[in-house]
Amino acid sequence: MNADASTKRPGGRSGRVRAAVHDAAVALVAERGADRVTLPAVARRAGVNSSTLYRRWGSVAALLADVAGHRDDAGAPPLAGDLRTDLECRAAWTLTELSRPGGIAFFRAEVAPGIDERHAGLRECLDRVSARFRPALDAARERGETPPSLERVLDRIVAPLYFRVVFSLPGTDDGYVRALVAELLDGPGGDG
Amino acid sequence: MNADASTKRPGGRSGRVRAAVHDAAVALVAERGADRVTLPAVARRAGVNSSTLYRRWGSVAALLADVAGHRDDAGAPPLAGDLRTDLECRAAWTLTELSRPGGIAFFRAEVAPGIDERHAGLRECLDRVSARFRPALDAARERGETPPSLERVLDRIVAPLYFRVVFSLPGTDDGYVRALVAELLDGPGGDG
DNA sequence: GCTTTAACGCAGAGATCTCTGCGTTAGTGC
DNA sequence: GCACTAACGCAGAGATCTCTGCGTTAAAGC
Repeated sequence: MNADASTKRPGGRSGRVRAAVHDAAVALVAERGADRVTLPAVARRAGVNSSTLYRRWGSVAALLADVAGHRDDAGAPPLAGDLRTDLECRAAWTLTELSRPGGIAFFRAEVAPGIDERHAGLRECLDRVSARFRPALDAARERGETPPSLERVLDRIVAPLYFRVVFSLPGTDDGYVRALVAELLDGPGGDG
Repeated sequence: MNADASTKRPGGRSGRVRAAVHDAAVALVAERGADRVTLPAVARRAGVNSSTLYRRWGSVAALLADVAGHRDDAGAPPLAGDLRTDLECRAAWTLTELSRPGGIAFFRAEVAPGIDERHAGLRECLDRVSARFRPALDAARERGETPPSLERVLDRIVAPLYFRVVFSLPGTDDGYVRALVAELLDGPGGDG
């Protein structure tokens, strides 16, 4: 149940093993669903002994949570300097990440109870998604604007995106993203 | 993988077994999480042979989906005749159902891929949650009002509720529900 | 009440997972 | 290079799951 897996000896073999395991986990989740994934299956796919997985991660849920936590947000789009554009860009990016094969599965895994007493994963996942939007809001505030609160962005943009991806609702695309942002910005206005 | 389980012989023993199994599944999911639930465990709790569960449901996911599908929406609050009140009432009711022990777990199970080719469960779950709000909107329309569209209700009320319950965000209570409804109704107005 | 048969219980084989001890490999620091 | 040791691979025991044949029970229809 130690999902750190990167503290003591991050380089060389350990790193290769972790990368192989992560890749295998992503592939298996994508092709058979998170329910049908087991640690021995991931180990076989990764060319690694299953005892390693039991020792380093302990459970499928912990492994998937670790994978989700390390999915690099490296592709963060740069700030354009315009709140509407920035929000649209980040929302579209969130939608893309979420729509990737297994994207929702990893979201579920990280959010699932039973890991770290039910709250660490939640907190981390929420922090990461929040971190995507906070810079855009901060930048707007520094320009003297009064952007909507982060909580409002979560309610009005992120939540609908997650909901619609989970339910595979059609029409959840960039145009819909722009509509969400427009409705938020052009509505009664960000009062908080 | 037949999640109907109620077509041929619904009365008597079969019905008792199904009820016992459903109760056991709910209890186990609530106390140890959906991940740690297995068919033999449910069978033991229900006082039923596990072969019955394998034959009738085939997998934990299918069983949980069946349970979710049969969670009676019998406690539907009556329509008050006022759109705001009706939406608040139904949103609060949705929040209550979702906050029940294992509520989110059953939502996840029903939404999980791998059952019925990935879409029947989704469709049914979405239909059920939609059915909660549609009567209120229809009633308002019959009174000559122009209520928001169902899609908008999903985006603005249901999605945030699910999102916040999943992430255990504090302050997700009746007051928050009223705020969501107020922001929807008192905003730029229901144009669709 | 009798027949039919769907659904259940029992038992067990086989596969798979879960976990641990022990020796080996290879990254880290000197 | 060399010592140290974290991390890995191997092997296997034990538990658990998964599934199937077969006989039994009891609901459904007459």
